[in-house]
Amino acid sequence: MDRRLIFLLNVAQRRVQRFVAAQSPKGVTATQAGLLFVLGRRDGVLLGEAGAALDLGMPGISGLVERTVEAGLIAKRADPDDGRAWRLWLTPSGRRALARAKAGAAELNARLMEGFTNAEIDIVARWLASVQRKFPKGENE
Amino acid sequence: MDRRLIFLLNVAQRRVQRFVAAQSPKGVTATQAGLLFVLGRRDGVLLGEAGAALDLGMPGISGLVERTVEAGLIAKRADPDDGRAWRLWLTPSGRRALARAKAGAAELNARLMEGFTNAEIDIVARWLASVQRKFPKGENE
DNA sequence: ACGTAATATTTCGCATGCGAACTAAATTGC
DNA sequence: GCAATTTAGTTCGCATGCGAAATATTACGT
Repeated sequence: MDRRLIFLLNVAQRRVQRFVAAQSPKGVTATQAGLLFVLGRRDGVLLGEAGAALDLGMPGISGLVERTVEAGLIAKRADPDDGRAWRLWLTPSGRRALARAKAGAAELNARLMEGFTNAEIDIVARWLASVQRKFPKGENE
Repeated sequence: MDRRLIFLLNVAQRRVQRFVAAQSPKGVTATQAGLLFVLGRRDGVLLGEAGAALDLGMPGISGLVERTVEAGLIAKRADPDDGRAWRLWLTPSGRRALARAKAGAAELNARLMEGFTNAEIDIVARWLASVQRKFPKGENE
């Protein structure tokens, strides 16, 4: 069938997601870990900036933040200069979770590259990036 | 070049999904189209078989079937030989939707391959398949 | 200054899909 | 023949994430 790449992409993503969900200990989901990574690189980002870094729209990041705050991993505080905006900060618990997530992500990434040469992985990464380029964020319809 | 494959994979999949959702106005979602493809190849499959073909668990296929029946694209009839089982059949409307979906999928797939040689696409497909192999279905936890 | 436009975020309804627990029917073991 | 098990599906609660519409606040043009 010619829908092979579409389907392969879909399944591959779900398999990884499912694996991470099963592996991750206490409530730190894959998506939440992604948010922690963003804050690890730049603590105190705006909610919307974090969303952009994760390629999420506002509804997506809004919900993710809510659940991650609920899990005690981050704090959401009003921006002192902009009454509309919120800034996100790692909690001590979130910082510990981030350290764990870093190790897990490195391991998982290594496993995803297993059996492929660097040149091949470059092609794969280039292809995945090309998908993003071909289907840009705001340009549907 | 970004080589965080986990993230690249996640974003690429969501971008395609989002694009398909925006393009198909007639209520035929990408996942439903996948189900139509399965029935196009083998009409009257068991519900569970369709799920396996789409790499979905029972709850996933159960919900998908419910929505697709609701959309009038398929019919779900009891198996005459097994009181537990259900078989799925394309409706006339579903058959028309399938024809449209086939064209759309071919076009989308071509677009996904644009800018890459056959050899490179082979590597990508091989990698995506390897992800499935590395994270098998029942073997989490 | 003041109305209007842009920006940041929320809320709602929906589709997707998972794991766990459940029901019901078929198969197996003894 | 019938209890125990396996198999096919469903249901529930949850996480994820989208588009559309609403809210609130800041910025801008005149």
